Amino acid sequence: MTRIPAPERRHALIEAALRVVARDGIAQATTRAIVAEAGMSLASFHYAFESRDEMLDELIRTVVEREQSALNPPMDPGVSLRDRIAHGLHLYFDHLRADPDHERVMLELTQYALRDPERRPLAVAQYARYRALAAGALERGIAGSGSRWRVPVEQVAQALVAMTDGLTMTWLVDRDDAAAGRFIAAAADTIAGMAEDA
Amino acid sequence: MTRIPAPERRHALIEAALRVVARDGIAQATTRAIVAEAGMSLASFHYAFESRDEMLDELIRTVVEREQSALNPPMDPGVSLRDRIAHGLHLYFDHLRADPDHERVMLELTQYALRDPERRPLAVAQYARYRALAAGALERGIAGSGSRWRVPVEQVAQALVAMTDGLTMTWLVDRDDAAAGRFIAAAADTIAGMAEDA
DNA sequence: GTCTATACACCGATAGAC
DNA sequence: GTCTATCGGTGTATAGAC
Repeated sequence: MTRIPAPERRHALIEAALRVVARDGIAQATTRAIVAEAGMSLASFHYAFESRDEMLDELIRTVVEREQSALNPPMDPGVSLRDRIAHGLHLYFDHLRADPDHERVMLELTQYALRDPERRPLAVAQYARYRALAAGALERGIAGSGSRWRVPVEQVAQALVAMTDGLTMTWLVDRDDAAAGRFIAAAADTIAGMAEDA
Repeated sequence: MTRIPAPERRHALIEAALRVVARDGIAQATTRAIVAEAGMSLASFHYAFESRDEMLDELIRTVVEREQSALNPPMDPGVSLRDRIAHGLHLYFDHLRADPDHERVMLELTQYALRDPERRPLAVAQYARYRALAAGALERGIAGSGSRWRVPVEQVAQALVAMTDGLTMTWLVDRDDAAAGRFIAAAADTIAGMAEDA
């Protein structure tokens, strides 16, 4: 049909693949399903990508780069650090509830990358990105609060990522909003406890 | 060859499937791979099981039933509740480090069950089992400590499961023992904070 | 560059001999 | 009951016309 440059085709296929993975899971994200979603022929896929594996690697890199912090704490000086953190976690939880598939997909991609030693670096990069986003939120949250972190913010971020992971997994299974709320309160206490008066 | 009763065959196939899943992931746990692992013919599979799906459901039920609590807190009266919890979490962490594949498989089975609405109850049952094991450990841990839970132990257990999930996920990705140790300390503080003097 | 058509491997499941 | 052989379907990837 129309002549489309390879980079655009790659992009369109990645977007289509992302929709298929979100809807049906990685296992169902076959080359056929993806080109059908993108409205292309099967041969176009292998013109744009060497293989399905190469496309999946690029898909993971894309979603990891695109990942935005969903926990943006308020910076109102009248709000305590603990409440800022709790608020940030509630924002993340709202995002999780609004789009559970997104986090389910991120978890599935992590696990997919984790299984193959050659792909492990993709999962590691994904979590490095999470830590960086969490560290940014924590630094914004503590600014002007009259406190400072007792340990490097990267370590606090590491704990925060583990907390959000636990929150995500358990809520995705049980869909227990009350339990999630209790866990957020406890997690906020714990994270805030890693700071001291400046 | 030899005549083997159906229940035994089912059991042997489940064990073989478990090995294949641990080694290669669910996607690679094909009927052919499983019977090869079990040293049977392909037809034997469908004599023992209606379908691959039925076998996977039974496999999940089996591993969930088999799941044992890896966090057994010490009951020495000289140890504080907080330290009992920390010790229990360290025991779990030792188990995780000794056999990472086991927890990776449990995570993969959870996610597999989570994707299909018909299989969701299997994931829910899995986490109910985790909660029950955690609640048992928490009740043993608090006995004779001079404290009592401020909220129902089931709620404490729910938070503990989320904490161990976060610990598991982040450690499986980063393999950062120091970060895990810090997280265990913080988690123990948080959980112990859910108790009060009796 | 883009398509249709197809090669080839492997999947779950079953038929039918023994 | 247990096997070998095979069916029908789907997967990734490619050949070759246009």
